[in-house]
Amino acid sequence: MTSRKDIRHILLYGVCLAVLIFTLKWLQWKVLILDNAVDVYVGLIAVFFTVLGVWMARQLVRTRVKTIVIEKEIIINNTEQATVNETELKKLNLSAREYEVLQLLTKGHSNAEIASHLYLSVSTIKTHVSNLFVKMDVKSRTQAIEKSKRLKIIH
Amino acid sequence: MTSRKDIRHILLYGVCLAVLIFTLKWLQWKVLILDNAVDVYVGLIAVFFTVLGVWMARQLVRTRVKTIVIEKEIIINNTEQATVNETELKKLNLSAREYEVLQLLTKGHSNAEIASHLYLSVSTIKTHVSNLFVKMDVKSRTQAIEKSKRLKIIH
DNA sequence: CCCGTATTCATACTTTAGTACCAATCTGTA
DNA sequence: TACAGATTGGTACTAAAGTATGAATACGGG
Repeated sequence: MTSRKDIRHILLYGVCLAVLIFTLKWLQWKVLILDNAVDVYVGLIAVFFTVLGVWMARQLVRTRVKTIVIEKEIIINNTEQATVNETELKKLNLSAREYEVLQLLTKGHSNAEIASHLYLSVSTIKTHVSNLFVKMDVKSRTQAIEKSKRLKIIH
Repeated sequence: MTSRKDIRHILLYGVCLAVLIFTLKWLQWKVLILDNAVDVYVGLIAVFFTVLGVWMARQLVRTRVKTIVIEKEIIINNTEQATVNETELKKLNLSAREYEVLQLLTKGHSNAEIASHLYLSVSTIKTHVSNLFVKMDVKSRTQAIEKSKRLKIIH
């Protein structure tokens, strides 16, 4: 990938090179290059171009940052049952009162407690509970609780 | 941070430089450097040291590794109770048999069913259940089920 | 207005759950 | 070995749950 920045750097390098060449030419005519000064001359050029190369490379490399993305999985345990399984609930075809009774039943309340909570007689609760058992296809309140939790039809 | 690798590179660079200097010296004495050949000579040195500098820089700097950790939230709807709340369970101080009975009780089984399942008499189950109620501070099996589910001490 | 369903309540009964008290056996620990 | 706790089982009793049946009332749709 040759970005606009790279091209700019290459152009800059070209300009620097040109300037140096002209400087050398000028030095060649103006100052006499002595025979024993060639070493120093060559050394200066070597150092200069080495530094230039290093600087160039650093500039170019700076844009080449290797980014490693590590996806850290955070497991969120959604334990609480927020939603009621409406589908299963409708299948049972429970009446409003029966569902009310079921909700209190699953909370561990006795028939007497449910009766006083709903301002009804124990007889009425027993009737509702019996009808519940038939509709839910269970034989005891404990089974009703187990099935309710399993089908997720209560909170 | 100057690693052993960096030192090796610097030494290599020194050696290259020394070799080049000697080569130049050799050329200086062996082949006559013509006046108009100085440009070519300087150019070669410039190119060589630029490449050397780039190479050096690349070796020293290498690629910068930027590590970005992205936390990805994964919601796992863990409906089923995978782990038992051991802390709450130990608080209740239930015996092994009592816990066995509790597990079957919460599944909606009757005393008779639990008895036949564990090859025990109904009397024994009644005793265990009564002791369970005292330890769990409840008054009925439905309350025991509710509390067990709430404290997450059963599967 | 009639019909089906929901809701309420009652009585009588059976079954199950739960309590109280006792006792034998087993088991790990001081 | 003695002892506390666990496990098993029994009897007798009370309380609650569950079944069966009947009946009155309310309420919405055809």
